[in-house]
Amino acid sequence: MAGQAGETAAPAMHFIRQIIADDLKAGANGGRVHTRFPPEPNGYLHIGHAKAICIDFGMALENNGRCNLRMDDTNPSKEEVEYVESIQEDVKWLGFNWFGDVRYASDYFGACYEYAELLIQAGSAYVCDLNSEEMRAHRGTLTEPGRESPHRNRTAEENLDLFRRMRAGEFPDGVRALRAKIDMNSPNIHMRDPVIYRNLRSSHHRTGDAWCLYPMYDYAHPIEDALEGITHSLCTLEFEIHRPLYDWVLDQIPEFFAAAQKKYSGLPPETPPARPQQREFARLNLTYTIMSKRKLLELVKNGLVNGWDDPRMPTISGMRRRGYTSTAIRNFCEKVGVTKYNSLTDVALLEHCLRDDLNKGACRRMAVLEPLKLVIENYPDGQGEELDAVNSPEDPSAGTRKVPFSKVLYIEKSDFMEVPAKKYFRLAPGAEVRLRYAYFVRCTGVVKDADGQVTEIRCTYDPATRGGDAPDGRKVKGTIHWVSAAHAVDAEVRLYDRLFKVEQPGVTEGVDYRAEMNPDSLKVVTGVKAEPALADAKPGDPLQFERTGYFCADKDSRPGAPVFNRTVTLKDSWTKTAEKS
RNA sequence: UGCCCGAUGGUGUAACGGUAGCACAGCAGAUUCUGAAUCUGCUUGUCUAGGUUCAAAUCCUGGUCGGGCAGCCA
Repeated sequence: MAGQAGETAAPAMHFIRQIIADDLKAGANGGRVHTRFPPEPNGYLHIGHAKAICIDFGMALENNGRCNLRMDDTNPSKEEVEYVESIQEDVKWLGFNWFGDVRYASDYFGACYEYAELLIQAGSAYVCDLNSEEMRAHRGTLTEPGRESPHRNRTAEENLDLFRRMRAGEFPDGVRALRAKIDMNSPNIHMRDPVIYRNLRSSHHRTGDAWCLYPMYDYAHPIEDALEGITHSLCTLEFEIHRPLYDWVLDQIPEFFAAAQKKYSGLPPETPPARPQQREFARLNLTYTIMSKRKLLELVKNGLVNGWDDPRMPTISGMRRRGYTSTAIRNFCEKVGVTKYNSLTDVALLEHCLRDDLNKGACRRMAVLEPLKLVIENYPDGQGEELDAVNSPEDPSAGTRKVPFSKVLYIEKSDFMEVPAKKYFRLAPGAEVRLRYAYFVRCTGVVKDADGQVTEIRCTYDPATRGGDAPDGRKVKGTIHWVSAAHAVDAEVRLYDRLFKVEQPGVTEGVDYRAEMNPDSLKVVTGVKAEPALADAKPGDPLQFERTGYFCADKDSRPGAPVFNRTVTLKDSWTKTAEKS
């Protein structure tokens, strides 16, 4: 079954759901819903794939159906095992389970070949000796029809002989190809006798050197779907124009597939043969994000980011390392919807889904990113105490923890202003604030260095306000976070911002997308003072540093030297009001 | 210049011939031991011209605009 974990947003009706509902109602495919997610293992999965995964697996799950995970590995020159492994990990992490074993297009090379011979025998395919340049010349243009190949009318015997010799490796790459015999006058260029097999000397990650010819996507994909008993073959819009070819392949010798499905699908033998239908939806586009696998690969290869799982990357692995939850991603995918409209989704929606989930699940902690010393003059020297702090106001079951408190603390530099701005609620000379979970303190003065920079804040505390409430009912406007200097853990924090500084990187003509990268997408902050509970944070566990943002420990953490990634900031209305006045 | 697909607030979507709704973003306020969260209110929309109909975002026709298609890539 196409299982998943966690709770996702309430589903809305969309055209794919509608099509499936209609098919079910009409009793198509014996009431089965069987989808597939067919990535080419030539790169890491990204957030755009997450949308496709949620649709493919989601439709199966909702309809008590199945979804296969299939590596579409028909071009050995681009594909690698590293990618097939990461793909599986990412799909699992997103919370989905595929039906049976992972499938590979390469599992069906034999069947594809067999079908090709049948096509040849039926007079529906022929070996063409035109090279790619000549073939392009014969193809015509968008407005002019193509011309038939001089080899189009070879006999079935001659074609079969040539095709078998192609398989045997008698011809170099590029000199002959197997073509579907369709219609050179078709207004749809994909129907002008498309190449369906080509010689390709490249060692395949699974079949090694067993083959020197490989099927083309347009030919192999419908066969793969049919062999697996797929009922709904969902893909992105750019394949819409390929649909007639998809159908053509399946409709040539339908009998072939009835038997083949039994052999390859892993479904009960009594399962009636499916006739897969391709349906297309719009791919995901996100502001400030690049979704091209090719460009993502370039960023990695050129060292513009630190690998596929760099937390700034829109890859599933990068987002996971950054601290995204799979629930947030799934909710986002549900919220963007499924249509045929070529849209550009505001990355703010993704961040909203992220914050929404993190708010519920993240443990609150205190960490001071830019420490400023705060000395409580009337607090006894060398003494300390432990105060109770709740782990999550959104989830009482998360319990509480003890936070050590003492005379010398660190607070955030930005939480003190010697000359406070309008509506500034934090610390300033003479002002009183609450130290979260601790006491009210009132600023009595500052210590400055030779340059006039404030190096230390002096204050007094009110012992009666222990725990954060004043028995006399007096209120403070501001509550700030803090860490006890003597107990603080030194940490490194990596502040991430969007990788690109323009809304649509890579679309402005004449501008290289690399020139549109945000030079401040990563800021490393060292000397961060963290509360002791943060010393042994597990990589990936969602945290909120109160008033600062959501974070998670990075895999680069070492004992006693944690490293935190900022997943996303908290929403910040103060900066706006500060900028206004 | 051919074919295919699409068009609803700033963004993403819903409305299946019958009151244009939701979410994000934005703005204003309430509340708050996180300037977070939460709550309330507000601004903003059916590409266009015809037609069918008692009634059109929805059906039809023309136009406009946007996307896709000429790899032996997927």
